[in-house]
Amino acid sequence: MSTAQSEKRSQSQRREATRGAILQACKEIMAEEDFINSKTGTIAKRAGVAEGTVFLHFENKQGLLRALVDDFFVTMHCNISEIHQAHSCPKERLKAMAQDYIEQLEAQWPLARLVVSSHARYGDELTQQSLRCHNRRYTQFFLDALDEIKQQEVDCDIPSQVFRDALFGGIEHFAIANFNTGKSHDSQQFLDQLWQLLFQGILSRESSAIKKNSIEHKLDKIIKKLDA
Amino acid sequence: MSTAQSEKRSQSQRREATRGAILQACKEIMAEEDFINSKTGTIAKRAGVAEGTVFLHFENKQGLLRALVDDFFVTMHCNISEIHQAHSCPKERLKAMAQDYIEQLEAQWPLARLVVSSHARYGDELTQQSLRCHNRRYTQFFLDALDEIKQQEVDCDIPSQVFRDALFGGIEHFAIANFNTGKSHDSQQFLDQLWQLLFQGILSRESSAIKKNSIEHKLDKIIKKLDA
Amino acid sequence: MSTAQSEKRSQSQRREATRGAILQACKEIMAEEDFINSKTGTIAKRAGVAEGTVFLHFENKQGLLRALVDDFFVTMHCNISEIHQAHSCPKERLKAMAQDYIEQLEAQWPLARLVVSSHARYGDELTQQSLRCHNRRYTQFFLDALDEIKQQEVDCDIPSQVFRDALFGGIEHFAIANFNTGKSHDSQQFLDQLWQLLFQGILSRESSAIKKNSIEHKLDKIIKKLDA
Amino acid sequence: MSTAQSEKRSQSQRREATRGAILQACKEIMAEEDFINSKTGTIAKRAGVAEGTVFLHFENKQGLLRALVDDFFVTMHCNISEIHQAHSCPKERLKAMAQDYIEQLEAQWPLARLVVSSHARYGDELTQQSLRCHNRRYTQFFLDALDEIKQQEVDCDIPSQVFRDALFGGIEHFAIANFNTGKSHDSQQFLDQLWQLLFQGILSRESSAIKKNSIEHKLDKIIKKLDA
DNA sequence: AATGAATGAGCATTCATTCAT
DNA sequence: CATGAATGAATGCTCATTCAT
Repeated sequence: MSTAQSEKRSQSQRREATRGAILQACKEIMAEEDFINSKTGTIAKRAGVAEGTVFLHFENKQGLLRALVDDFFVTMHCNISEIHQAHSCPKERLKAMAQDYIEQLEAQWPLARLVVSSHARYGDELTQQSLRCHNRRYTQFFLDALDEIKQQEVDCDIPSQVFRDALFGGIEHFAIANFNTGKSHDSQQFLDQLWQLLFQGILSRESSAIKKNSIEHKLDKIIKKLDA
Repeated sequence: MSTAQSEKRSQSQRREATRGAILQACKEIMAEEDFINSKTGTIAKRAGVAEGTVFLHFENKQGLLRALVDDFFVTMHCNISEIHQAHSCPKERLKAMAQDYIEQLEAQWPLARLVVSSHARYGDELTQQSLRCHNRRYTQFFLDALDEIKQQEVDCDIPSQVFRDALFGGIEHFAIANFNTGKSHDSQQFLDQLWQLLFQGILSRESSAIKKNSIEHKLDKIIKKLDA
Repeated sequence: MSTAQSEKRSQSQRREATRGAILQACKEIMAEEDFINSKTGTIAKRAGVAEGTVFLHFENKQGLLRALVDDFFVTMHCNISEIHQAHSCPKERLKAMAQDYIEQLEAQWPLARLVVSSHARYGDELTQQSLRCHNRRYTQFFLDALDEIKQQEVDCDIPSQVFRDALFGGIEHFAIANFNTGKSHDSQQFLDQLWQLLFQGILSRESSAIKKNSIEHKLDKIIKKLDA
Repeated sequence: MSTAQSEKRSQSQRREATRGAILQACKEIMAEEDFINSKTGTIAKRAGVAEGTVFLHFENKQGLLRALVDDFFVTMHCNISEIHQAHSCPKERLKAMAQDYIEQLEAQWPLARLVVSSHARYGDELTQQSLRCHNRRYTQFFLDALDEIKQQEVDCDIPSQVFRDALFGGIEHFAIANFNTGKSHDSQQFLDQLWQLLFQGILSRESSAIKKNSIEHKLDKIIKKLDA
């Protein structure tokens, strides 16, 4: 390998390292302050680079935000694609995707918060658009799974959108209430309970099953008597 | 009425009118820009007053935000109290409260958006605190109704918090997706469907369909036997 | 007395009372904040009048300051005139005037501070001019007394201005160091010591008197011996 | 010298130059207006930099004031330390220090005015504290010299504080009266006269004149007798 | 005469962005 | 590529002053 090439590589590696340091610093700062309240100066200092360097790697502050969001969705899409391929059963797949969603939300909350409150107008039109686009692509995996489920099941007259709102809304409401503060919480348990709620309703299936069983029991009695 | 008194009244009326104009202007501006991106100068201009006047009526920009939030919750609490007294059946009450919530959200969306994204750090500590307090009081009405429902029903093992997250989260997710843009939507229908989802579960149809089939099968049997 | 007249009097009395209340409030506020840092709003509130009323009695904030300074000098001039007439001995008169000066400074310090730091440009040109004029008139009494003293005494080649600087400067330096804070101090004692310093110098007269006496004593001895 | 180093040096040199330009501009502006009445915008314009640059070099307007005061005292302390070491005789030392004080006051009057009117509440608590601290350190040199003098002389019953008040007060009173305006004056002469006043008292001439007369009278007697 | 709501010019300070080195 | 000093438009807020009532 020629020196020129190795230099090039090491230079582009260094460049990438700097870029990464800035992104990382930005995430850290955002865990403490909001994106709007975070200053490019603070981010640069935390990243150990000069203030001007930030603008060498990102067009402007919004570009930094966009890169952050893109990075976030790279992980998200990567995960969800894997899950998509791993599960043929749509119901299991849906659960696994939801599970990954809540886990990623927790793991990257400072950043994820931005995505969750996408309606708050942090970014310029370009950033918002990019965010919406990512969101739609990501959500589509869920809607697809739902449609598959509905095709298998009969008589499900609840639109996928409503389910989606309840699922994502529920998870995000939980996230906001618990991840912001250091409050102790059990995300896994929450998801299981939310699942039960969304799939069986607030009134546990058992009770209506019991009632139905007793009806069947009586019917069986009648049949027997009629047989007799 | 003496002149002094009438003067006092008319002056305080004018004062109140100015205050109202500023609040109204702020709401309008916020429908176009975010709170953070709205400038006191713009608000004043829209309200038709001098910039200094804003600070005559509100301690600072945050105070304006706080007043806006307080105003919002005055309506919300007023409504929910009425509903609370009008419905003895907790299930009906809960539905009515949810209905009012989604209606108010739509009617005052620019302002409501602030409340919904309470986790975004718009405000100073004081504002956030006030918001959290209002939120808790408001949500309590829902949790109370839920608890009453759960006492009446048997075997409900889903915690109220989970239901609350799914209910508020679902509604807010719907609101964010639809109220922000001028997209056409039917909030009433959405709520009915969400209700069905939360109370019966997405798959309720299926399991009861299966059961129905077996019951119908048995009834058919009986009819046949009676025919015989 | 006609009703119209009594009304007029009572009205002008009320007017004067309001004016006085504002001046008094201003003095009080200035004891806490500086003149520049005192706000017309605060002064009005303390005086128990509306903010606009201040400008009914004084052309502007500077006018208020000027009135305050004028009031201060009315007292000062009044006192010094009395003292001037009461003492025919210029030395006693000077001491009495200095005594009154330090007493008034202490009694009205918040206000007097303004006069003392007349070089700080608090006021507009008009106010400064008025202040300088008052100061000159007041100081003149001291210079006159000094000149009288110097005419009586022989061989005093220190200009009155220098004495004036040391006297006023000394007193004011003491005032600044002690009246600003609540530090305990004895103004009377200070003045006596300053007097001694200014009239006899730092090296007490006694000691040089003793030395001179010893010289005279030796001279006397020589005379005796010569006589013998 | 490597390029990096020379760059660093030249950059930090430029930085220092900018800082100096701002300080200089501030001094100049203060010669025309008071500190309070001087605007950061005006200072920046005079310094030939952008307004924001001022805040790059100083925390805020108060910080600029503090830097100015610190700079002033650096010179003052430097001078007084030299003088302290140069004179073993406390009386000569005291005179030299006073001489330097009045010279510096005149040379840097616009700035010195701030220090002299330290009781006027220009600055925030931090600035005032720093000023008081500098003042105390500076004055201590004078008090020390005074104490030495008093140990050498007998019967000096005037407290050092009183002398200090008269000395500094006198000088400052003179400065205020003469340096503010372009009035012609002779600081050296003033100081000599003040010295005479403080060390011998205004009436020294008189009492010693009387004594001198009696001594002369006696000497005349002796001469006559010797003649006889 | 008194009120107090309204004014608006003015100010210190911030911070994303640029550019000479 | 990287630096960091410099920029300057933009903003929230102040407060002496005015004026309709």
